[in-house]
Amino acid sequence: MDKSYTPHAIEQRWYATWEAAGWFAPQGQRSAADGSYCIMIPPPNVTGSLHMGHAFQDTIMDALIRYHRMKGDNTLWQPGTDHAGIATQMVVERRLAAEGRSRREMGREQFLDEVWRWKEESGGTITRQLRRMGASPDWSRERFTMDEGLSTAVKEVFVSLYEEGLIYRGKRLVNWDPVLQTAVSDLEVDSVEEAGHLWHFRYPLSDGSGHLVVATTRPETMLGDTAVAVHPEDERYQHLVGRTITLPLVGREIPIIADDYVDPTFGTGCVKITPAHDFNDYKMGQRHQLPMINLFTRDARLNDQAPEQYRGLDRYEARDQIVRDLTELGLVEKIQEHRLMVPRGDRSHSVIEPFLTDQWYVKVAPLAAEAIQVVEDGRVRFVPDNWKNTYFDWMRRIEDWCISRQIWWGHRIPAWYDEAGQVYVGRSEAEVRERHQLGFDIALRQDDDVLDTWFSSALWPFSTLGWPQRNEALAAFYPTSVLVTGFDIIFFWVARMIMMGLKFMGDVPFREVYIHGLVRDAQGQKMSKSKGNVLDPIDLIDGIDLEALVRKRCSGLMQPEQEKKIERDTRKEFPDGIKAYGTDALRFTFASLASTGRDINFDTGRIEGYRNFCNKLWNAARYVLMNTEGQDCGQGAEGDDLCRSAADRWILSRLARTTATMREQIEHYRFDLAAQAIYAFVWDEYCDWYLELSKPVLTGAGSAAEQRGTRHTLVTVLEATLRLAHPIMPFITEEIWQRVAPLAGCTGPTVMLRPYPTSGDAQIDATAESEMQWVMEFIVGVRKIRSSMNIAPGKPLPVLLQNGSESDRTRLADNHAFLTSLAKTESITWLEAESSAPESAVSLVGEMQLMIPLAGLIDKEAELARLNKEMSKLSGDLQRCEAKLANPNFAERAKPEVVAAERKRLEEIRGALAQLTTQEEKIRRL
RNA sequence: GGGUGCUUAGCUCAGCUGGUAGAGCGUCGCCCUUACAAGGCGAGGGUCGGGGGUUCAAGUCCCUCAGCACCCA
Repeated sequence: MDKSYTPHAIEQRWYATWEAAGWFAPQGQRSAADGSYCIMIPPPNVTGSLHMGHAFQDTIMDALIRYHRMKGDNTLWQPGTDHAGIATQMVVERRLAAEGRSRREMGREQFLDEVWRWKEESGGTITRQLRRMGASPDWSRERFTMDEGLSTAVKEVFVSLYEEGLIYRGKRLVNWDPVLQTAVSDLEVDSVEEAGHLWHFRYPLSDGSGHLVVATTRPETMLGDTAVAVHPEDERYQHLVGRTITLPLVGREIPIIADDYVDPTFGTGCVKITPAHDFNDYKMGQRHQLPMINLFTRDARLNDQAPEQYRGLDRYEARDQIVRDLTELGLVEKIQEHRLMVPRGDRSHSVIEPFLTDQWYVKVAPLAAEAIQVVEDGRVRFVPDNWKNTYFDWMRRIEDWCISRQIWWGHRIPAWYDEAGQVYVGRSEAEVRERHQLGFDIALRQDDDVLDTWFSSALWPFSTLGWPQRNEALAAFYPTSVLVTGFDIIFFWVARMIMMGLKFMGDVPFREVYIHGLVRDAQGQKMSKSKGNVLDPIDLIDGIDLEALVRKRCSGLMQPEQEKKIERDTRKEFPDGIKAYGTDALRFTFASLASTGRDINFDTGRIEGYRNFCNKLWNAARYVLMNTEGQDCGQGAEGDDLCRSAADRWILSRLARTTATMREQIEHYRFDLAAQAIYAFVWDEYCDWYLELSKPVLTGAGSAAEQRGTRHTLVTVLEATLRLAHPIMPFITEEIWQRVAPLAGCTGPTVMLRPYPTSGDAQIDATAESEMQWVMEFIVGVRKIRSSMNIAPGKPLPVLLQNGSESDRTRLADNHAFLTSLAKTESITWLEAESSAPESAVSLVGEMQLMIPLAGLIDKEAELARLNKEMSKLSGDLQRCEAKLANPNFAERAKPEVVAAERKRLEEIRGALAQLTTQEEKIRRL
């Protein structure tokens, strides 16, 4: 093995091997009933690329999948991508625009050909990147939401919901994106506070007796006003209710109505009502049967409903013009600066207009009821549990789902119209004609709209498995085990999958929903292109030099003026670019950050630390191999031929505990705790202690049987550790495992199909653990003296012992070689209880005194300082301990074992303090 | 306005059913000891946001206030 860990050399090679061998496919060792495990990947945009959120999420899913696969479950990770209707269409349109072409002039079919071409061209990017992450989904089952099979499922669901009356067509107010010229859902609209104005207009009463003043943030909508509303109890206006005003510029006579929706304290307390252009006004319009006048065209220009002089103007031109005209008429009372929430499309960033159009809807209430219930009764469990409240909150207020989009890329709505506008829904035109006995003399035109991408995503858990066909995969893997996703799409996706799964499969789509946090930068800022703080997971794996990183972050910005700042920040944060950390380090970092919080701050300091951890593991393996390859590792040896030291038994015991912890933490989705456990075991226990303890045994002092025992333990523990760590760090563990497994007597072509370790209680050895604790205290005691006295690490020291028990003597005898080697002692000698010791630095191992004679080379003050520090810590403990025991309530009410432990502790502190005090006096007298 | 979460070492965060405050990174010493300087050994660093309560005992449970974040209206 190379001296240094180089991830490049191993990762892609192993991935290719695994994939070619077909090891990602379900192995089918168990029947579906008791042991299948399935995760559906949240399908990323087919033409997108991998961002930190994906990388994090995929790490978690892959860790779960690898863990369950090793446990022997029949494990499927279902991969695939979605067609991301609006996003993909925008990208392709932009590309066409660069060539001076447009979708409208090329026509629907040709445009769709372009999109498919773009999909073929860029569609492999994200799946290639997933492979770089070490992800192990069953690629042979890869699906795309626009595949034939999934499209069949979409049609089937649409038709069946329509036939049940759960899909209907209606004219409603929707969020309209005038740039994309499509409806978008509430969830795709971000409201941001922006500076604007509040215009106060005078509306004259029709009878000429005066006017009232209305306030609005959108003057252009006044042309569509069909009422003015006041609060029914607002004394200022009560006398006006029932009368009318004459709408300026338009001349329409409209009523003054009373409605308690009006906030009498906002503006003037009079509100103009424009039912066709405002969601609240729309509802009020319905309550009062007001006419709805739509003023806009699809691109938010004024239409023929507006007075002639405004027709064809853009909404903001019209706004200016209307304000000018009203000013001229003397009808503008005042204009105030005003901050308001402006709705913007999350894709186009254009201001969204409430717009009256014909759309298709899913009637959600009947589906929501059971979807709420399955979470209430635990058939679907959120982890962490609190997220169910977010889910309930939304589900209980849910409104009908607008599923049509006025774009071309997506599943075209399976509805046809005859010339009279009569609608027929069916799986195909042929089916429609047959069902409704429509001859070919009757022209049918298919609906132009496509379905919301989330409509097909909602079917993902069963459409990918073959539904509407009933097949083995569906039987084996539905319901899936867990959905791993971010909280930002609980509404978009999680809820809708639950509803559709229940409706069409008669069962929940997944038993658990693990909600993870969102990856942010080191300062907790959301990563975004416009902030220029995006990290590319692949750059963390392969590394990137500063200039390339700056170029990447500064290219394609929406607001080029930010370039300077982004460049400055990037050069400051990454003066040397980003080093190549490798996939395993990246994965380990993600695992260690996966705690229960909702924000995950990604700090490159962390990944560096975990790359070092990989290196540590690598070098530990080198050491083990150097000492075991070609040597007798005790495979098959029994009885007296294989002798295990306390250290051997100790590390096996620690391994057993670590195994239990890993299993428990992974089962509970606490990857941070699992990562911490394996890190601490490998570094603090296996490397820092056990490998060091193996040295004296292997380099001379040990008998053949002892060496065999140690070699056996070295390879056994390492081999099991590799399996423990494999779900989190697949590559390095595989690479090392291939060399180590034969030495440990393990067979098989890959670690990824070996069983996940189990923690048999037999391995836990409390005796060995306490013995080793004694050994460690001894060694640390010597080291502390050495360090505080400034004695060179390599200088062998004589150690004197006093006040030891029988057990101390046995332990010393049994572990002499360990102590000599790790504490670098020259000699270890017992002093009789009565004999006076020479002036020494002292450390305590339980009751036993460990002394290192000063013999002139020692700094009296330093030793006094060290002792005083120790003593003051102990006396603090003593005080607290005494106070606790002196409290009669404590003795009476605390659990007996707590009281007993406290008493014991008091004794120990007193004993130690007494010894140190004597020692301190002795030194002082020098 | 409603809801959720957060506030613990310089930084990023653990701390399960209440019982002696932890990790990583960073900092400070000493050391190139043949697995590893991407390292070893040792050290320093916190009145757990403020206040109140329950309890023998509170970082942990309850109330309250403050600050921050996000979601919904």
